[in-house]
Amino acid sequence: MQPTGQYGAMDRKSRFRLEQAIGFHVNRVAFLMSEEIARRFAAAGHPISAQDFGILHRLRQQGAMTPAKIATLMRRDKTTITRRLDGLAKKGLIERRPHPDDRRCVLIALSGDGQQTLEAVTPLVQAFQQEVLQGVPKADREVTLRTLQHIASMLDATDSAKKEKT
Amino acid sequence: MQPTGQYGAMDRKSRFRLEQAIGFHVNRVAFLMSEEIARRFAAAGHPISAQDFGILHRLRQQGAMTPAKIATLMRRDKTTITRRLDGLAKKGLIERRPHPDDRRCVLIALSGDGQQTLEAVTPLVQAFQQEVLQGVPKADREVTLRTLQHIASMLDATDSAKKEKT
DNA sequence: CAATGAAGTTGCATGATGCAATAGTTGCAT
DNA sequence: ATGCAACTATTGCATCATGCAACTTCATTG
Repeated sequence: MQPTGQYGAMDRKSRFRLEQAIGFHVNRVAFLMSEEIARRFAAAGHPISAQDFGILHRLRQQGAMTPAKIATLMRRDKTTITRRLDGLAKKGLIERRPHPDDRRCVLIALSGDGQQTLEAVTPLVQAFQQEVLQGVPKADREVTLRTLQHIASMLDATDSAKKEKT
Repeated sequence: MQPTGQYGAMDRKSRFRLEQAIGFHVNRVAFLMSEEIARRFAAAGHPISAQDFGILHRLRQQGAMTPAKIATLMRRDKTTITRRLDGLAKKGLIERRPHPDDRRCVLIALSGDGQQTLEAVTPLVQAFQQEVLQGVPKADREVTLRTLQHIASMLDATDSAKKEKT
């Protein structure tokens, strides 16, 4: 038995509270964080987005990879990635290299400038993360991280189920 | 003493881990949730975005308000809100009414259709929230919510400080 | 060798976003 | 009362992210 029945007509208006919906806060925080970190990047002379940072970071962490791989990791259409990479290439932060084994593919690699940018910018990200979590106990951070990962995995499952047209 | 010193040159590459950055997960979850809820709205015959739902919900909760108020609540430029409201008005979900006291202002109010849409769509949001949090203990949900609120408040402070040009 | 399919790119359309400028309105100070 | 500053909403304009469809080039399979 769900608790719905115990509410009268007067309560219909207030049953749902946006302020208690996790989706609401996640959205707001994501937007604010993306904007703020982009501002800080720009202020430091590196006008890239949070998403760009994600790409560059992965390239350093995992080495050169194809656009298709990046698209999968970021859950974006490959054309979106193509254009994002265009932007990064225009700024000289990445290079497109021919794939040694498959001439259809392109390997995206960090350029020297890309590496320098990444090294300049990573401390900003670290500082920002610490800043916004100022005063939050370590245990709470871990719970939050775990919860977010849980939600992401639920949604990834939904997402891939949707795209499986076998 | 910060732990930085104990890392050698070999570790420079791996000091920062995206997978442990809360911003990374918040971003992904926000994106996935917005997309999925919009899909569900559309599937139910109500092609509105998560942000649109936010506006409609607030209008019901707090009654009619001006675009400027909405812009403040949603931390968006007023022009962005104007156009969003254009879209909602075109769908017949809201109404623009003259402000009784100030002829400069407009009061945005839910229309009958808007109320019906909201009532049809709110259960979808509730179900979705419960779905993604399936298996997460109540205590963890509360910690997560609190942490997100904390981050938002930190960022709001930063944000308003930035915009104060007194 | 032909067909199928994959990887990347480009064309096109859509939608969100914000700054600058504008028109109308209010309130205040002179 | 008059004029100026501030405020409200809107439109014009430019930018960027996003994805689908179509196309090219290439690999793989039969």
